[in-house]
Amino acid sequence: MDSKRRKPPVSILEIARAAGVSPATVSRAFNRPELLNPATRQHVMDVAGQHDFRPDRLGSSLRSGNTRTLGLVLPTLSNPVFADCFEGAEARASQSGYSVMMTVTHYDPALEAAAVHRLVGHRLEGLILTVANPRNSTILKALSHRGMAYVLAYNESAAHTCAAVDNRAAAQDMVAHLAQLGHRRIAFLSGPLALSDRARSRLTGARRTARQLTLAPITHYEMPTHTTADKALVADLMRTPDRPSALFCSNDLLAMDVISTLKALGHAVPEDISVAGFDGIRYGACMSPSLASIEAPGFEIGRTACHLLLQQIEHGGTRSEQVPHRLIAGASAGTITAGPARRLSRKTSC
Amino acid sequence: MDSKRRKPPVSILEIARAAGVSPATVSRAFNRPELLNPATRQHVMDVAGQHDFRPDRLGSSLRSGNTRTLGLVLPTLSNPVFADCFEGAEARASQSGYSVMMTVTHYDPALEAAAVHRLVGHRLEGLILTVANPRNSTILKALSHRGMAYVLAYNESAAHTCAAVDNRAAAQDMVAHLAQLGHRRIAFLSGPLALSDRARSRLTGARRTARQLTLAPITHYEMPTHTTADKALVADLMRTPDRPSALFCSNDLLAMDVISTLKALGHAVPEDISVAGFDGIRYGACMSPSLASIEAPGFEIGRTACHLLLQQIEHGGTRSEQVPHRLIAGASAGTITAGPARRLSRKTSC
DNA sequence: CTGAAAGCGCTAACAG
DNA sequence: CTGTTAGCGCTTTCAG
Repeated sequence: MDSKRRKPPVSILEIARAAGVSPATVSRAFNRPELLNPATRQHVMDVAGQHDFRPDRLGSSLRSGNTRTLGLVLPTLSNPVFADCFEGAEARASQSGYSVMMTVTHYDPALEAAAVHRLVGHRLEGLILTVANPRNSTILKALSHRGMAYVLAYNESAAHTCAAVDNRAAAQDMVAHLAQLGHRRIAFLSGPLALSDRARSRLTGARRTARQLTLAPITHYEMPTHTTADKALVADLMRTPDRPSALFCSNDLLAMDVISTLKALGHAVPEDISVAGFDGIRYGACMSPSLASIEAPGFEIGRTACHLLLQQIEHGGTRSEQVPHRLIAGASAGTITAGPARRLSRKTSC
Repeated sequence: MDSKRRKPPVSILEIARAAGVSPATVSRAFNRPELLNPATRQHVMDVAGQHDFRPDRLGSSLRSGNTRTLGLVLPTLSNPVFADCFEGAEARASQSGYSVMMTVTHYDPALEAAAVHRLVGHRLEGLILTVANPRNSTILKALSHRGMAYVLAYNESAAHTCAAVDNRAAAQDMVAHLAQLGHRRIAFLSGPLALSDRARSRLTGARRTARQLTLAPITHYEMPTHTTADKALVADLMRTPDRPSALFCSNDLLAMDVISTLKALGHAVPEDISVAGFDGIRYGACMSPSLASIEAPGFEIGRTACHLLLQQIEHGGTRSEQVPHRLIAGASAGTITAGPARRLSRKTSC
């Protein structure tokens, strides 16, 4: 039911002819209206309107050198935290007239590289990315070698511009919280550390805090994937003699799956064991028990990353910015002594 | 810490010069390698590799007319169903070498129009969109007038190419399920119908089924927004003399908020009243009670929409495709007589 | 199989 | 304030 097949696109020359002016004048009517006699400008715009003409960014980009397009490279949108990140970035981008091209990498460094190359081919003006590991990243090296502006989101690195929460401090807050609930044996669960510097930082922060508070050293359990629990590993963990009384998971999706796995194994949360996550996704509030977590505000991180990127593009600064996190004391982390924790507040009720 | 500022981008001419061939040959090495003497091709590719050269899509697009870019216009990524839709579409797009530009509209027709105009300026080859209302949509009219390929995702319309579930049939399945549980008074809750043809179709299907099964006529409660419950409205509803025993919500996010609101008002779900959603988001399984819903597979819808779009671009067909839905019998919809429903299966355990 | 030449749609210099 | 000219980087006839 396509009424017209391949409409002949109207170009700036036809508008110029129809309006009886030069193509440059038409261009100026759209891009530097202040340079034109108001009457001329109005006339050109009228003619353009009649022809439903809007300047083609392709020609414009090629000639002027700016595509008004940003790239966004994220691990996955299945994790709400990254979906929020997109929304934040896009909100800021569109505010400055930029469009955004997005792609996901599923935490795969090979896909990361391919994705970046594909996007860069479109001559983006800048890139926001969350990479597996910013240290020695060949992608980032290639980008800065090409002089391409970029900002990391979620990743923390002194060597690059980034917008992120302080993962170590956040993990510290969670461990301190667990300690306050009476926990002295805490385990840290995550996906492959090599594929997530966030998980690594959180583990570091957690371990340091455990030392400072003279808790038992934190053991680390590495799952094969970032967001699903390995049932055998969890079962093993629960069988160890001095088993932990609290499991700190490197993200909420993993925490949710860990809780589900524990239940399937016949353990009650938080009565038998406490579980905490990281990210503060809104669905955590709807679970029962509600999920204890650290809120790492995705929208804010995306917005900030985009803001820093645009600043860098327009004014050339390369300042990083830290986004504040917040402890969410959910019911999945209970006191070590008694059963379910006292009712604890969450932002979203559910 | 930017090592190089504005790197002079290497162009096809420099590669041609360096390789001692014409620019046309370099172009062919990348785009029609089969036309070249293997030795020539290899030599060109070697030189290109040394210079880290990749053809600029901008020049290429302008000359050849194809940008290898698709647009995706969705209401919001906060709803996981749309996040999945992106993933499905992008997976299919990248498989054919296409990049995707995405933007969200927050269910606002004005933003929809602006978003489409901005994207179209980039000369996308096609567009996947979920609009408020495909009937009399000026945007869709403009697109087809321009001869721009597009496919609707989630929207159902005989007048346009679309990839969607059969919303009426799906609503029918849910109402039949509720009837089977003993419910005879069902209410339908949604956001503004004018801003969602899906909600409208679901209501239509629900009403028709209620008639067919000789249930009480379905009353409709319209909330001010799509995904949050209006507390006063819910309270009113619960005070009506012949109040419904089941609430069918037009999407899962709304259902979750309705359940939360009911709990806040002191009503137990499903003991006092049953609640069902629509979309089948994975978090529904993690709630307690687990959320009864209709699975409308976002990834599949996105993938299908993109597939149809690429077909249309490459071969010119305009076939629509229906994506199968599936009833999820969650615990939030219980039998009318007894308390909590018997244990019901869900795909994802949580 | 390869090269020369033209031009996609637009805008930046430079004149006037 | 407006027009003329040139050319962004690439691909595509058309010749050889």
